[in-house]
Amino acid sequence: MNTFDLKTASPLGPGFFARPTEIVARELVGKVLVSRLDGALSGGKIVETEAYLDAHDPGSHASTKGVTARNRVMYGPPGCLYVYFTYGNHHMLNLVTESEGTAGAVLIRALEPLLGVAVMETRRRGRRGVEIANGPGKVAEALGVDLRQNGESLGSSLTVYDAPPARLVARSGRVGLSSGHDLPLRFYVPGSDYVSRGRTGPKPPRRRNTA
DNA sequence: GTTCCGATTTTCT
DNA sequence: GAAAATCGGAACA
Repeated sequence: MNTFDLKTASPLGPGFFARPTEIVARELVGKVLVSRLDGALSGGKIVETEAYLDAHDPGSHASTKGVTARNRVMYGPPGCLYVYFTYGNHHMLNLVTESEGTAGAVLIRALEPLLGVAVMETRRRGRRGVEIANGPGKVAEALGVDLRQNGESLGSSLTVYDAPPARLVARSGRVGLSSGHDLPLRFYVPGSDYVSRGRTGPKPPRRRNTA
């Protein structure tokens, strides 16, 4: 099943990403994301994504009126990396969609490790198997991605290679948002052991005590 | 097995 | 000053 061969695979270009975010998010499931950071090859098959849209999407960083220093990259050219830091601990890796001037990005939420597994285990401080990349913060850490990659184009540090589309792609509400979580913009391979959550059922969103 | 809570920094108000 | 597209460890059942 895992017969991905880097030598015969072709990279996805800007044309793939210059389309509606929702379409790109769905079609990215099954593609192979490869990192060449730290002089090592690592990566895996994308098994879970989420779409983040423009100002109309309350869960998107572009929902705030206008361009800010943080969401600027979401408005930029398609096929670029949008990386940001949150919760004091975690990097999030997104791929920019839509034509330049329109906000949009796809969050990479989970990978099935295929290449450079040992490298990723080291970056993940010894975690192995499904624990390498079954969550967005884990994906970025496993691939060695940090804020330095924000705004870069695909094709140097990170590349997405074409691969046969997943036979089945399920969709559900997005995870971890304080607003906009009802929109069915999360895409994943149903039944895969490598997707985040779903193993123990959905946890109800908890709100931080502000009182 | 499940549920709760703290970490820690970037960005925006 | 507060919240954030989360994770992992501790506590409890």
